[in-house]
Amino acid sequence: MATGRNHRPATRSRGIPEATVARLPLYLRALTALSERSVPTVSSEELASAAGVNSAKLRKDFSYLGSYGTRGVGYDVEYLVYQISRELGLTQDWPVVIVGIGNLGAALANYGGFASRGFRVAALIDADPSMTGRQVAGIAVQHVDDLESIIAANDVSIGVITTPGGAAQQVCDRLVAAGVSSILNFAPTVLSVPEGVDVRKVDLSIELQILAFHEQRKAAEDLSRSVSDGVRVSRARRGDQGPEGEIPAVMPA
Amino acid sequence: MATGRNHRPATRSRGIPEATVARLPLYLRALTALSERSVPTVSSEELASAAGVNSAKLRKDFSYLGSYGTRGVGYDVEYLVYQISRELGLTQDWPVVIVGIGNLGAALANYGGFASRGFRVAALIDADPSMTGRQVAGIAVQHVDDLESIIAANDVSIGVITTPGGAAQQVCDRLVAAGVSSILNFAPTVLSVPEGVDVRKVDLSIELQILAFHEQRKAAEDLSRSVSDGVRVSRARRGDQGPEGEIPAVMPA
DNA sequence: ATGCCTTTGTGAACGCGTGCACAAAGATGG
DNA sequence: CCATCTTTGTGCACGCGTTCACAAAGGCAT
Ligand SMILES: NC(=O)c1ccc[n+]([C@@H]2O[C@H](COP(=O)([O-])OP(=O)(O)OC[C@H]3O[C@@H](n4cnc5c(N)ncnc54)[C@H](O)[C@@H]3O)[C@@H](O)[C@H]2O)c1
Ligand SMILES: NC(=O)c1ccc[n+]([C@@H]2O[C@H](COP(=O)([O-])OP(=O)(O)OC[C@H]3O[C@@H](n4cnc5c(N)ncnc54)[C@H](O)[C@@H]3O)[C@@H](O)[C@H]2O)c1
Repeated sequence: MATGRNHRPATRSRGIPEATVARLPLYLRALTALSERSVPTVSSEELASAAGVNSAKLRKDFSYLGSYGTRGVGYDVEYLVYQISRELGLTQDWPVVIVGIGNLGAALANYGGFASRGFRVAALIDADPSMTGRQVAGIAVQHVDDLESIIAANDVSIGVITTPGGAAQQVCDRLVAAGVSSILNFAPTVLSVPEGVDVRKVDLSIELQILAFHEQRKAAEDLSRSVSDGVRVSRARRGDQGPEGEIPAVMPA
Repeated sequence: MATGRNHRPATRSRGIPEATVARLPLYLRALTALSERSVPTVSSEELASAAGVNSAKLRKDFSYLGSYGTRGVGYDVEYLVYQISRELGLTQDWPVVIVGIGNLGAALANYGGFASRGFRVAALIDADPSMTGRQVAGIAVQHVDDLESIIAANDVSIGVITTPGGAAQQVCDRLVAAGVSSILNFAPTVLSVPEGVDVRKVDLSIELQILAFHEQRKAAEDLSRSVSDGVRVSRARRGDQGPEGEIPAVMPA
């Protein structure tokens, strides 16, 4: 690593590609596992395999952070854990609020892995008065009326929205007005936010639909292959009405 | 192109870019909302705005499905809903199993939006004997010992994994062996699956870390700006311990 | 020291996704 | 039937991300 003679800290923050940022947590997880097994160093090949990526990609990703490897040896696990943590901003504490403590919100609040990486559930917020004061995961739920003061008091900059879709934009607006600038949205809603606010969405329904698309395609392939092979496939493709599944594609009047 | 009399429906299934597939559910959601309001047609501009994308991108996306718009008018809402649904494979029923009925698994089972798009929770599976037989969301939890027969009996091809990370690979292997070929994984584990099996992962922890990265970057910017402006920023940046070593992200000379 | 062997770091080529900009299609009104 | 106006569908250029392939770096044994 750090041959010292490494003039510039190399490619600095501003230059890290988004795709790389998205993979850093993956590397970090794999490295943490190695660290717990007291493995001192790891090669790009091994680590890449553990993280489920291509080793060239991993090396390039790391090259954006600096020159932290040793040729012929690999990467120092502890050092890399530290560097990635720092790059991701995990060396500091991030208070998080969850808004909408229903099924999902409660599950998230109870989620242990949450706190493990510097994220701390600072408050739980819900609009239902009967929820107010109730303990969820050892934290008292507070009413949404106090949202602004809760955000301010806890210096929160990351908010998680798990309200129904209809309330999401409104909650989002209040969070942003109160100073939150990063939002993780579980509601099936396209949030609009001012410049400078980051939104990431997690959408179960979309994920399933993407899987369904590929599943359908695989099934269609199996089907056509089985026709020529005379083989029976287990999962019959009903649904696609029409015997040969091709597209009618008839524009309606 | 698309002179109507085009024999083949143009760019067929095989040709739909992955990025487009990932956006189709978004369009579908926006279109469904329009449909419920009985809006007959919609322009690419309006729909794009509702879906939160660029209108050129939307038009290009739709062009992969065929030529379904009318110049000077826009797209027929109902027709497009149907076409996209069919393309995504939502005109058929997709039985889904959830494995690991803890906090998250139970929340998913209770999730209404699940069934709304052709996905049906066919079974809930858990390893804890004390869960077996318990009703969750009106469905009896079954024991993981019976996983194979449950998959077969319900002709399931999509599985959702919400077990702890340690059990995920093992559960995955059994699902795949039993015939599941699409998996939605919520456990913080890199699953390895044979060719032909699709895995999508949802990882809360990764999403938060990505947000933290950008949050940190924004904070650093604010900080350096406030230094020159003499302005105080609300959220103090502690955490980056040590006045020394750190790269101040100010892009040193 | 020297040479060998392993593994990094990166230049270069390529492919995918995005967005611009516009010609053509079609509706609509006269 | 023609002119005008709207909006689609897409050719094109560009930038990002991925992957290959290899020279250089460094450890290690002799
Ligand atoms: N449960 C899931 O597995 C799941 C999966 C994917 C997406 N989602 C989405 O996540 C969201 C929550 O799902 P859920 O199953 O937990 O729903 P839920 O109805 O159980 O919980 C919603 C909670 O939000 C609260 N709420 C409503 N309006 C509010 C407001 N204006 N301010 C603050 N709180 C408010 C309600 O009191 C309720 O406690 C929904 O948008 C749903 O579509 C849920
Ligand atoms: N709860 C969250 O908000 C959340 C968020 C992100 C990720 N996750 C991940 O989702 C997973 C589940 O989280 P959770 O909070 O629901 O955990 P949990 O402990 O509440 O539930 C896990 C369930 O899986 C069952 N299980 C264990 N081994 C099994 C096996 N081999 N086969 C079948 N079932 C088995 C357990 O009996 C338990 O009911 C974890 O991997 C967690 O890291 C959870």
